[in-house]
Amino acid sequence: MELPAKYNPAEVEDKWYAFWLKNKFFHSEPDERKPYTIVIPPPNVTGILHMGHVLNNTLNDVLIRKARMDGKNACWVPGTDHASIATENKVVAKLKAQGIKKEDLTREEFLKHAWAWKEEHGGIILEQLRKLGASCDWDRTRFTMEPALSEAVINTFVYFYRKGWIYKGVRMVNWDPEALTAVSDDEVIHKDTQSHFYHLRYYISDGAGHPTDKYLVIATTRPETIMADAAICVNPADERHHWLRGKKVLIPLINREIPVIEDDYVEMDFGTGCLKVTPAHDVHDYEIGLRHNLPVIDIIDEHGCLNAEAQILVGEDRFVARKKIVKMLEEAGNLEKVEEYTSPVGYSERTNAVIEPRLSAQWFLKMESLARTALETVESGRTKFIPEKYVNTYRHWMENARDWCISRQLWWGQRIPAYYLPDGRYVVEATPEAALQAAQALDSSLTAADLHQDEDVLDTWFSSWLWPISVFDPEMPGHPEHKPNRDLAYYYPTSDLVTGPDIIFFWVARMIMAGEEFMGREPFSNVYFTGIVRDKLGRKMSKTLGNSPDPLELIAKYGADAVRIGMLLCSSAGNDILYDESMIEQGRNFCNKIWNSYRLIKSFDVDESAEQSAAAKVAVRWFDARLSQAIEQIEDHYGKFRISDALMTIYKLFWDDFCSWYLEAIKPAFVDGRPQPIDKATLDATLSYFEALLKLIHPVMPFITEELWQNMEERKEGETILFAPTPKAKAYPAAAIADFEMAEEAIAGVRGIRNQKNLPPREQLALQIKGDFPSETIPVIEKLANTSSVEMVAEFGDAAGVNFLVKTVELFVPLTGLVNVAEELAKLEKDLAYQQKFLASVRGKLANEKFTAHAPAAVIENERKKEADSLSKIESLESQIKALKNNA
RNA sequence: GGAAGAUUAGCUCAGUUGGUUCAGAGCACCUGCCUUACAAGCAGGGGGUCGACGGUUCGAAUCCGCCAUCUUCCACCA
Repeated sequence: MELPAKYNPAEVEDKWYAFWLKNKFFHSEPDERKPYTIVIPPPNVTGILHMGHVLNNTLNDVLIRKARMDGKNACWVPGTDHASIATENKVVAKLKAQGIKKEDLTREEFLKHAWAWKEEHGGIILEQLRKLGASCDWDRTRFTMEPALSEAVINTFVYFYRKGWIYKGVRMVNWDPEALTAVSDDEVIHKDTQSHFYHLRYYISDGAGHPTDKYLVIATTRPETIMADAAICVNPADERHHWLRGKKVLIPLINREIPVIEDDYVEMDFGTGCLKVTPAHDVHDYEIGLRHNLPVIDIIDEHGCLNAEAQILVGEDRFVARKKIVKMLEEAGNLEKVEEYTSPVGYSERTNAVIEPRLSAQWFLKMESLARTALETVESGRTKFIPEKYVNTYRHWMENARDWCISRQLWWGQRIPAYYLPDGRYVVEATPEAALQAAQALDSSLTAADLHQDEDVLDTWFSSWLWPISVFDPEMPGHPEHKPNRDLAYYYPTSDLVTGPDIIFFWVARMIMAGEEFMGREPFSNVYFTGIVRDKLGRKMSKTLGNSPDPLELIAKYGADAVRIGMLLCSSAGNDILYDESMIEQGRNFCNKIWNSYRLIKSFDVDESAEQSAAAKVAVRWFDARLSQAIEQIEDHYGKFRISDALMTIYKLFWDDFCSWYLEAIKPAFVDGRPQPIDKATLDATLSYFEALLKLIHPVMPFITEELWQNMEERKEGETILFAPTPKAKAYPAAAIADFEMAEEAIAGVRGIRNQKNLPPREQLALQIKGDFPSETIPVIEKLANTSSVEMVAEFGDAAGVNFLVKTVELFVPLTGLVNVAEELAKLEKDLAYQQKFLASVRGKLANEKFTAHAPAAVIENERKKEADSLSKIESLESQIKALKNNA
C-alpha cells in the first residue's frame, strides 16, 4: 500500500479507538499483576470539554498508558460529577427560557426536569474524551449521583452524625442571593470593588426618642443596612468618643433608638472611629452582637431584597435600596459626605453574585480531627505533592481549617437525611423507614406522614470526597466495619492523581480525609498539580474573552496526537500553561516527521546477500547505545513526573538522532538514479529501532503509533501496541556515543564551511584529520559531509584551506583559490585570543593556593585537563596562523 | 495585612549537592537550499551582565541579606 506524503489523522483515529474499545483493551479486572490506578477528576456532568480538561486528561492518559506498557494492571476510572450548584443553575436558566419559574415547581417536578437535562447533556464530555484518545475503563464509568454513590453519601452523613462531628447550627453564612443557597467560604472570591464610603450622622437621642442637636458620624459602605443596626460601637480607649458613654442615638429615617457600646474590635484610626453594628448582616458585627447581647434584626430576604423589618424601601433590591436611601439620607440631612472607596467584596464563585452574609441554620462537619490526620498523611510523605511547594499551602489550610458548611439550599443533590418531628426534634437516619422507627422511639404515636425531611441537599464535594473509594465499593463509606470488596481491596489506594491546584482544598484535601477515615490510609500516592491553561498573553481562558479554543475543532484540524503533544510541550509541572496554537502545529509536524521516516524505511528494498556497509555498521553501533542512553533519561524524567522533559527527550531522539543522523547514515545511495537495496542486518536493526521509538512515544501519541505499528508487519488478531512492553535500556559502550559525536561535529564543521563559502552541496570536498580521532567513523563522515576523501594525517601540508577544531583534534579542508586569507587569519586570531584568555584564567585558578587547598581533587584534576586542552589548542592555532601566513 | 513561589535568549522553560568549556533546550528569528522520506522539510547561523544591590566563598545562575517586579493562596478595616 502506498503511503501518502502527509499523515492524515482523521482517517486513523476513529478506526483505532473503535478497535481498542471493541477489544476492551482499556478494561481492567483485578489479577496477580501490580495495579496502577487513576480516578478521573470527574468533570461536571453537563460540562463540555475545554483546554483544561485536555491538559489534565492528556497527562492522565500518558501516565496510564505508560503504566500499561510497563506491565502493570492499569485502570483509569472515568465518571462525572453532579455539580449541584452549576447544574441546578443551568436547569433553572433553561426553564426560565421556557417561561417556567423554579418557584412554581415542586421539588419532584424540578428534579424531573433536572434528570431530563442530565440525560440529554450528561456524558457528552465523556464522549469528547474519547476523541482525545483517553484510555479510560468505560465499563467502570460512575456518576456521583447514581443510586449507589448517593447511598454512600447518605451513609457517610449518618456516620459522622453518630460520631458527633456533624452538627446543625445557626451561623453567619455566605449567602448567594441568585443561587438562593449558602456557599462555603472557599466558594467566595474576594475582589477589590469600587464603591463609596458614606459618612452618616446619627443624632443623640434626648431619652424620649427625639433627636438633640448633637450627633456622631459613622462611615459605612452599606447605608441600606442602617435599619438593621443594633448599636453604635466605639473603642473604649478612644477618648474622642468618651462623651458618648451611656448615650443612645437614633437611626436616621426610622428614628429607632440604639445604644452606644464599647468594644476593642473597633479600630480608632479607621473611618470615624464609630462603627455601626449590624449583627444580621455582617460577620464581625454578629460576633460583637453576641458579646453585647444585641438583638438581631434581619432586614434582607433570601433574594437580597429588603423585607418588612426594614420599615422603609421594603421589597427593594439591596443595591437599588442603597441608591435610594442615600438620597433620602441626604434630604434628611444625615449625609455628611461621600468618599470614593475601594474595598474587597465577596462574590459567589458560581453565579458571580455579591455574597450577602446571612444568618441561617446550616449543617456543619467538624474539621479538626479530620484535618489533623490528613495533614499528617502529606507531611509523612505517604502522599507526595508534585511540585512540592503545594505542601506549604496545604499545611496552612489544614492548620486553620474551619468547620465545613455542608448544607446547600438546592434540590439537585443528595438530600440531607434529617427528619423533623412535629415538635421540632429530629432524627438522622439513612432511610425514611429507619427514620420513622427512630422517631417512633421518641414518640410512638408518630406516622410517616408526621415526619418531614430536611429540605437541603449536601455540598457536591461531600460526595466527590468519597470518589476514590466509592467508585470501587460504594458500600464502604460510612461503614468502617465493612470488608472492602475485591475491586477496592485491589485498586485502593490509587496511584496518581492529576488535578489543578485550585481544588487542593475543595477536593484533594477532603479525599485524603475521607480516605484516612474510611480506609485508614491515603487515597493516592502522588498528586500531580497541573497549572492553569491561559492564553499566550497570560489571561485565563474564558467564554467572555473568547480566548478559549474548542478542543474538538483543534483535534479535527491537527489530530488528537498533535493536540496532546502541543499541550504537553508547553506544560511543566505546577506552572501555568500559556497555550499557543503554534505548539499544536509543532505536534502536527512531529506526527508528519514520524510518518515520513516510516515511509522511507518502508521504501527500502532488501538484498539478503549484501554486506553491511561500513557507514551503516558505525551508525548501528552508535544508535544502539544512544537508544539505551535516551531510555534511561526518559525513565528518569517519568519517575520525577517531568512529563514534558520525557517528551522532549523522545522528540529529539526521534527527530535529531534517528531521522537526521541515523537514517541519513544508513540510507542507501542512489546509483544511476536508482536507490540501492539495503542489507538485511541494517534493515532489521532499523526496524527494531523504529518499533522501539513507536513504543516510547506511544503514551503521548497513541493513534499514529498504533497505525504505524500495525502497518509494520502482519499482526495477530487483536494484537495492539497498547500492551507492547516499554523498551528497556541495555548496558551500552559510552565510547560508541562519544565517537559518533566526534563524527557529527566533524560533519557539521565541513557543512559549515560549505555554507560559509557558498559551495554547492554536490561538490565534493576533501578532509584531513590530525590527532586522536575515532577513525572508524570516517565512512559516516564521507557520506554525510559529502567528502571525496577523509585522511588521517601527521601534518596538513601547505595547501590553502580552512581549519577547524573538534574537541582538541584539528581538521582541515583544502580549498585552493577559495580562501580569503585575511578573513581566515582574523578568525583564527580571534579564537587564539579567546583561548589565551581562557588559559590565563585557568592558570590563575591553579596558581591560587587557596583554590588548590580547598577544592576537591576531581575539580583540580579537571582544571589541569582544561589547561592541557587549552595549550594544545593554542599550539594548533598558532601553527595554523603560521601556515596561513607562509601560504600567503 | 499574612504566606508561598517566581524573575535565566524575542517567547515558553530546564539548570539536581556551589566546581566539567555552564550559561542550555524547544519554538521564533536570520542565511542558503523545492537535494530522490518529509518545505508540516533540509543544512548552517546569530542571540542572554542569569531582575538590582550587597554579602559568604578559592569559586555563585545556584547559598545568605535587602530592594524591585510578577503570580498564586489565605485573611478582610465597617
